Amino acid sequence: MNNKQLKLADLAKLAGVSTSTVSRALNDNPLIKKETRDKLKQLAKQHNFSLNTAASRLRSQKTNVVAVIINFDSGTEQSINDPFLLKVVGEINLALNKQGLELLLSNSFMAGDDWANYFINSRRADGIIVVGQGKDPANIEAAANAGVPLVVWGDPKTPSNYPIVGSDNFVGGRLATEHLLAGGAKNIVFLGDPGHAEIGERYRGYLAALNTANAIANVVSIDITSSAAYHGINQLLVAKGLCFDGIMACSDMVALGAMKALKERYISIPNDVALVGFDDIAMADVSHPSLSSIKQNTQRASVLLVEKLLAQLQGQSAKSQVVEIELINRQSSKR
Amino acid sequence: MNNKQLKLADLAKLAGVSTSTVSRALNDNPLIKKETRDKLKQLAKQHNFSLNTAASRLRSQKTNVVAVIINFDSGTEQSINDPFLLKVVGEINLALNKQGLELLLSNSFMAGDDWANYFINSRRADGIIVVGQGKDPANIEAAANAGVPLVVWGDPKTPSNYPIVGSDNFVGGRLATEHLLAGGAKNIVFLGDPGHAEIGERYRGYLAALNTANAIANVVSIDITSSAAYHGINQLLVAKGLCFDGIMACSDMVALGAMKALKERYISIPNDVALVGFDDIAMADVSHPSLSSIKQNTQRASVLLVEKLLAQLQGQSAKSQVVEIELINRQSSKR
DNA sequence: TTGAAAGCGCTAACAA
DNA sequence: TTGTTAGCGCTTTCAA
Repeated sequence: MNNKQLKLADLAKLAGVSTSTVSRALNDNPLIKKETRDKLKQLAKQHNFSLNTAASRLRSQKTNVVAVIINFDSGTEQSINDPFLLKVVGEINLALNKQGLELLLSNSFMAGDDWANYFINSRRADGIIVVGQGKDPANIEAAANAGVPLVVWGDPKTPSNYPIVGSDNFVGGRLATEHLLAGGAKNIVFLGDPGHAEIGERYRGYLAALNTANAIANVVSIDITSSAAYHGINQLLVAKGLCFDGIMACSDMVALGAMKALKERYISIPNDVALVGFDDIAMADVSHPSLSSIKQNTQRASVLLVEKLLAQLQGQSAKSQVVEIELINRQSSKR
Repeated sequence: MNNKQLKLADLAKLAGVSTSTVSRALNDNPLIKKETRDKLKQLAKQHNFSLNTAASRLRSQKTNVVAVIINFDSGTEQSINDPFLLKVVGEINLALNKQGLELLLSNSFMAGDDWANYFINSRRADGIIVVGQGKDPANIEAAANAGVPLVVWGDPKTPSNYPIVGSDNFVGGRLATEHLLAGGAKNIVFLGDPGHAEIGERYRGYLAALNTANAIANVVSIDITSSAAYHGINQLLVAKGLCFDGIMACSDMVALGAMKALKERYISIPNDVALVGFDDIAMADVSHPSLSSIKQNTQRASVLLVEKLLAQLQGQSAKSQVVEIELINRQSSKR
């Protein structure tokens, strides 16, 4: 590294042109002759020069940064450690990078309640991607109402004044349940908290499938963690014995917790109890028996989230959108 | 949102004080009387005012941003989807937030080769935390040599001109292997690639333990993924039959892949083959049998990483440091 | 196709 | 304890 950090003006002097020319060249402005542009870019590289982003952000009123907020429910352990949420963050990172945008990672705790202020007024970011609706959409709504460019990963069917991208959770819940029914299950437990937006839709899909088959619903409402699932199923077994032959779990982590409880009691999967999860995380394939699951297309969703955010940044409006969903049939539900 | 975005000068006018007073008050400068400070802060809140970070960064030459780079090996699938790396990122996020720092997430792909330039010269961040040494430390070294404030999660024993924080991988490998030996295992396979810095240390710990016990080493070198482990163990079984009675896996994901291969062939865990993983990810507890593992203290490590980075930012130097490690004994290795 | 110059909003040195 | 003021490094309008 040189003794002194170069600035735009220095580079301009070196090249014998004006600062505006260098600025334009480095920003690929077609006003500048291609030849000049290339020459200046090369000079910049040679001298290890980089534009000062603070200065350009100040001047251009644009950051090219997107804040990503992991909006987990406080009081629950589902959080920064949830493999699925993290996978989504990873995919969003890729999608943003492809558009030349950077990712400022945040949890709702850091940003406080006033996202609009914290991220946007302060020019930390141009827009926000919220991962997870949480139980209480008040913060999101407030930000959207304040005019913040904002998109959400969640259940697209939720009425909202901001675009939500996510899976068709209703269909997912229905598919999983129909699959269990087709395998011969008669008493299918729904394992998860229907009060949560996305899970609520999955639950309604479950109910719809049961209804068609004249089967009876049975909910074990738990937090979205594997240990809650483990304890939930254990308690159910202790209280009522093996009163079910199928489980539709609201997530794979939950399904795996349930699986553990079953295996410990030598309840055979899928023979005694068939099991379907949701998310298709890496572990679904590795577990034994491997876990059937509803696969969400997080990659496609991430691209859409970024597209819709960009649309808003350009003053266009964007609508909620559903992405495809798919049943991955593995051992835990084969008959 | 108001029709016009307030700036510091507007707020100063509203309050009837100078801009410097407001600036100092909002930055909690003790020069300003506490009473005035509180009054101005409240006024700011009332008017939904936030300092323009671009402007303050430009002026103060400081971003309060730390770039976190996930430095996975290209060509390998271990990456943004690895639960352990992501857990580390999550912990780092928390540790940074506690110091009022923000986290710019990046993968090595986005930043390109010239980190110093991309993050530091461009004033995107004040410093860098690299998660994972990767197989080739050249990039990191170059950045460190260029004077970039930099810390790395990795193997602290690696000779380096930058501080590395991580577990005592040697002891971890030794502990795991000794535990398997104590359980009666005679032929323990090391499952992982010793060419990777951290894993290499684990391997040497494994060798040390074997050596003391006069046992023979047997390495199955694979990528750090569960599917590679699954195939690796399958191949070994096909080629040589059940020629081992213990596996020391270089990560939990790898251990779980191996476990799946064993279960599919009805090889009993831990009776026929005992198994210890590394990392203690959430799945270790959920799997069946539950997976014994070496737990790394990622929380402590994250705090240290941030501390050492801050030290460098303040012109002090910082040394590599080892964090404690612990064997979590579960079913996969009980006798 | 390029240059001159103003100014983005803040902080901190200096003055009071 | 507070105010005045210069200037951080860039982009962009206007002029040539």
